[in-house]
Amino acid sequence: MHYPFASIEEKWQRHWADNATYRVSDDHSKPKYYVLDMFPYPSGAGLHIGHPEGYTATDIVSRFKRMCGFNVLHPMGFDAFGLPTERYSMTTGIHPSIATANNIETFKRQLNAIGFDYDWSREVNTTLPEYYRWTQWMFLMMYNSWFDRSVGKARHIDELPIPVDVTSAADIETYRDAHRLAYIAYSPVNWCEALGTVLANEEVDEWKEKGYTVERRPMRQWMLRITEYAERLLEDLTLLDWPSSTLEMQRHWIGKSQGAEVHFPVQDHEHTITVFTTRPDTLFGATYLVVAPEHPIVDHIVADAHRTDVLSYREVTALKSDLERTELSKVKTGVFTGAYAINPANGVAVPIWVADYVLAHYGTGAIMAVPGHDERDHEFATSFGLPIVQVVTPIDGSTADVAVSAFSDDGIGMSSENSHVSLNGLPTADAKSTIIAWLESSGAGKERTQYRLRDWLFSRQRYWGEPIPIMFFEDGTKRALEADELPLLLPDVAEFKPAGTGESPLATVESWVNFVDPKTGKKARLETNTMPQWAGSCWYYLRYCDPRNAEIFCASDAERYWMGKDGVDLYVGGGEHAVLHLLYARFWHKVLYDFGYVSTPEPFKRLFHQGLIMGEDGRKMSKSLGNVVNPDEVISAHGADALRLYEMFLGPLEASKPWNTTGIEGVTRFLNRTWRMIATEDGALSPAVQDVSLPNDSERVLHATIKKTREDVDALSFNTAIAQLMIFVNEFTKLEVRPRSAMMQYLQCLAPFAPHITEELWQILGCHGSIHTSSFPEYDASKLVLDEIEIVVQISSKIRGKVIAPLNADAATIASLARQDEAIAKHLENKEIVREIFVPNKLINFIVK
RNA sequence: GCAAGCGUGGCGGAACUGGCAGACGCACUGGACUCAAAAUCCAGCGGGGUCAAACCCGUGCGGGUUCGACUCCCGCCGCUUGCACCA
Repeated sequence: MHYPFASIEEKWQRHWADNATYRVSDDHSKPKYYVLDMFPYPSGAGLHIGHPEGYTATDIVSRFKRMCGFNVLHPMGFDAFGLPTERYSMTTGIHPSIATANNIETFKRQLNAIGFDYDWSREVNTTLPEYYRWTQWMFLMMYNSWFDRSVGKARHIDELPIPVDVTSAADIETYRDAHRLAYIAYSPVNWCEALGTVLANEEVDEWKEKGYTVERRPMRQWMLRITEYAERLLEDLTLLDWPSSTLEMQRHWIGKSQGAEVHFPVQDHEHTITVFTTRPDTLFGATYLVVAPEHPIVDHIVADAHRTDVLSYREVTALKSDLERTELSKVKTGVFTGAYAINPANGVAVPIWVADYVLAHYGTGAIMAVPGHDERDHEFATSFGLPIVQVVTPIDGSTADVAVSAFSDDGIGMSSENSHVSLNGLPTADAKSTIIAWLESSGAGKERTQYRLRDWLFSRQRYWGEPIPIMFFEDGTKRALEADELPLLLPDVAEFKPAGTGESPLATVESWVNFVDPKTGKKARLETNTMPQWAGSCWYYLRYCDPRNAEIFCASDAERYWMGKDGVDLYVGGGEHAVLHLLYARFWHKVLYDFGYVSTPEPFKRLFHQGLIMGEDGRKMSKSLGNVVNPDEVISAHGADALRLYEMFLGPLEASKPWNTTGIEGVTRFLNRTWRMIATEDGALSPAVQDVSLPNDSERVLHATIKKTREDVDALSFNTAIAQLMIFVNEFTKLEVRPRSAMMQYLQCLAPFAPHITEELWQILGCHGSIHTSSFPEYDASKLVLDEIEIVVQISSKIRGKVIAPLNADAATIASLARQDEAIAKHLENKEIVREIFVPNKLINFIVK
């Protein structure tokens, strides 16, 4: 017999909505707790079973913290700009705003059916003008600023010192453009003909997997200068309570490396090739240079006899994708330019090669090749018969044969000497600092820190995104919109196909690209690119703090209160966002921080990634595999409380775990037992529940349950908390008379997990008000202590028995009790005890001979 | 290839700073209730061994530290994720 979950859940969901039970208070006198979910992209497919996992986790924390007296902010919204909706509109002709509204409605219905405690009055939707107005405002903030390296922070563009030799208005503007945090660049991008758009590097694989062709093509793009923040993004990771793997991934993505740049004069030319190396100590072993095929110097230095070879090599590599250049080319390729450069350390002329194993976009796009001490250079030198020289020897005195393989470990310098400097005999670290000092004094180079991180490609050739609020005039000048001109609304169009020229559908809208700017009276064209989907999610957590403010994106008092000293207290979302979203949001936050709009250097103090829920077959859920579980069906069969409880009971939140249809029976049974423990079948109070005091053993179970629930919810160990709640029910259903107060406290422990059934039983118990606004029970540590305790007795570390002893009994007492035990005495017969190990309240171990 | 994480019954998973391995649940087996079934309740449930016990083995594999190792260290094997010529 099932408790009537369907009617109970509907009843309370309506009640909570009607009574605004979860309305967030603006009472700033209470301590705040901000718990955030990564908001969903409202796809047409609706909610899948993975969504409720992270959402249930934060819902539990949110309800728990509220019961603990915190003013809790647990908001929800929609990240609704994006390509899938635009593509849907292309085929159906339905406007993306309509499709988005429909999808959001479905999502909200499904979310509400699970009983989440969102305050919908704070909902955000990134596609509404009231919202994207501020996304545009933040873009302009970056456009109107530059990064002052001397103070390590952003400042207004008007404060950028203009060099004295820059005088004309046009030159000043050009100079400013070269420093803005948002700037235009012509850079090779991933162009997808079929999609009619460029893709971010991180998007390429996804679309290639779907069968699309992606090629590289230079195009005019907006970029954000995130690289200026590389050091701060790296350093501030230490402030965060994040999964170590995510911290590691971010560190790796930023990719800081320290070394030096070295200038190699090109023989018989005016040019100099600057290389970046992390091993300047191996400079004497540099036997050739390699420049990337795209490097502009190639045109200047290539010898006539080699020009054809070099140009055709460059053509071939241009057709290769990044993937092909790396993964497929196991064997390194390259061609000689015919030119030579002078190694500044020893004056030796070394050949300059072009090879695509050197990347144009990293470092200086050129390297000094040290085949003796770098595996890649060694491989290349071997295939092309270039000289290999040893300049480092192993620290342990052994010998390394660099003709056979590169010795890339640190070691001791050798054969590295000129008339000014010697690295011979120096350990690698000392050799590095010695050669850098020489490079700097001789002008041949200097110390340099290099980051792998690249500037953020911030434009997309799409309709369904935030318009970039910049206009261009016929005379070649441009102007950014003023704050009071925002939002720059997306024009209402009926056609969503790309212009086909590489521009977005906006390029075909007459009023967008051909109008007179009322402010200047000049003929103007608006930027046709829109922002990438990452934009709206860079700051939505701030909007939740003050979602309806029309004056500013978030008032500073609301920001100071909700973002407090740690920012978002708990942020839960998928590990797939470990790098990009989290890095981009941190970057925007830091810019806002530099201008004093936010009070913390980091937005998300504690981060947690929920694991994937797999299909019953252990594989990833997907429509094509037919192993998708639909949350609506689970709710109608077992109820929302069972769905919530089961997703949490499945295993640790961070783990990937398979769904199991029979497994949910277990939590359903548990909820039914909970019901029968307190109520009769027809919903009246069970006669077994009475106002009596608790027997000692039961009292201990109650307090243990409160303690475990409190601790496990804080640690997000929901599966073990639920196990303890099950133990409670197993214990208390045995009692013929069940104390009412214990029932109440139990329900309060269960309430964050199963909000509907607990609310109903709370009412049946005759309690007033919502259980969810009651105070979470406290436990009494003294009730948890046993008078007597079981002590394990070991003989030579093997368990041979157990004795019951008073709490905190000493070794002598335990030993004598143990000797009285027949089985133990037998093991001790004719044995000499050579040692006795005693752990209070745990065990005693007799080591015998 | 590099980096990180993980390997525990038939299954999902517990196990605090090293101290009774397998909590809790699923599945399964037996019993009670029932004309019968479902639901519910009770009992059992790592392997070997025994009438029963004693006892022996057991946390991917091999070693080590320790009175004592799922837990710490070293080396393998396997799985997952991320990065992938970043000089």
